[in-house]
Amino acid sequence: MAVSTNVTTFAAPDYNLTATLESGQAFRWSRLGESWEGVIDERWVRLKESDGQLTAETALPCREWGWLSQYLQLEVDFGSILSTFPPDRPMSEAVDYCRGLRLLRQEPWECLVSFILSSTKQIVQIRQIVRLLCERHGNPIPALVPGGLDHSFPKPTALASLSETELRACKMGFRAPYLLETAQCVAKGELDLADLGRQPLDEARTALMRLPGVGRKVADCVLLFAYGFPTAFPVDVWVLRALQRLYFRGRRVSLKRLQRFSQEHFGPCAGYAQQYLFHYVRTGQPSRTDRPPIGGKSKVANLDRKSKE
DNA sequence: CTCCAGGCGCCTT
DNA sequence: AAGGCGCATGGA
Repeated sequence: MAVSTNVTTFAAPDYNLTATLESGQAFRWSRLGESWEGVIDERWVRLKESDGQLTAETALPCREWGWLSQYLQLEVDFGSILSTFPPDRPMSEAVDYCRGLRLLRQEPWECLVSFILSSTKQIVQIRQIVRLLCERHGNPIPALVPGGLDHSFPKPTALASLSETELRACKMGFRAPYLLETAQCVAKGELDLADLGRQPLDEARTALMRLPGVGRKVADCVLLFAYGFPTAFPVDVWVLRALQRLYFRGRRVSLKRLQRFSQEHFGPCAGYAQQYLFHYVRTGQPSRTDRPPIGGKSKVANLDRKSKE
């Protein structure tokens, strides 16, 4: 029989926990010294990496740790993913910079909300909004912190029952009506998030993009970070600049063409490759001044507008 | 002060 | 189809 414990250790070779938790795919992790603290579903957990091992400590005892192994995707064969990356200079530099960066497998609702809130926000701001949302509208859960409590991510029904004013009080600005309508849609069962993972990528993406505040980019983040569709390829401003600079001689390229290029060039784990490039160009090149490659504007036409069906 | 941030929706041509 | 702009909020 399994025994309940508060601590366990996993063998995790080729796992770069810091790069993974700092790479902008999840927004509830905080570094304290050598440790990372966060909440997965209803469990508070502290993680630490050392010598190819991950140590986890929870606030409440656990009989089994599959929930954590699943979240961290510890069973994934990292080498087989690396072997699919194209052997070009940009990809090699990105892998050298953050080798062991992994994709998490997040809870779909939390992931969807987080990325609805992400538009035109810096990561530090997204984290702040999500923190407020959880503190004010999530359930209190035991945590190994001063005060002893943290909060779970608020369920669809909890957010659907709020007013737009209450959401705006969490600093999310014009995203509040998007989130409210999406929460009401999910709470009423008009969209079954659990079912999306059983659908083909294109159908799941179309379903997500019917939600207000969810365009191609946000949909692909959810498809990649929550459902694990390996070819979902979110193109944000960072990835746009990186692809244009590294693969198109700094020339502007339409979003549609970039998406076709991403599938052809990066292959069956294109989403993984995207995360390496994103983390590399966003944090790994201090010389970059965050400017578009050539001549002023970096915006590209939105070629993926929703069809009314 | 201005500019812009892991975009989206809606409006013009 | 393709491009432009406003939308809150806060930090540089």
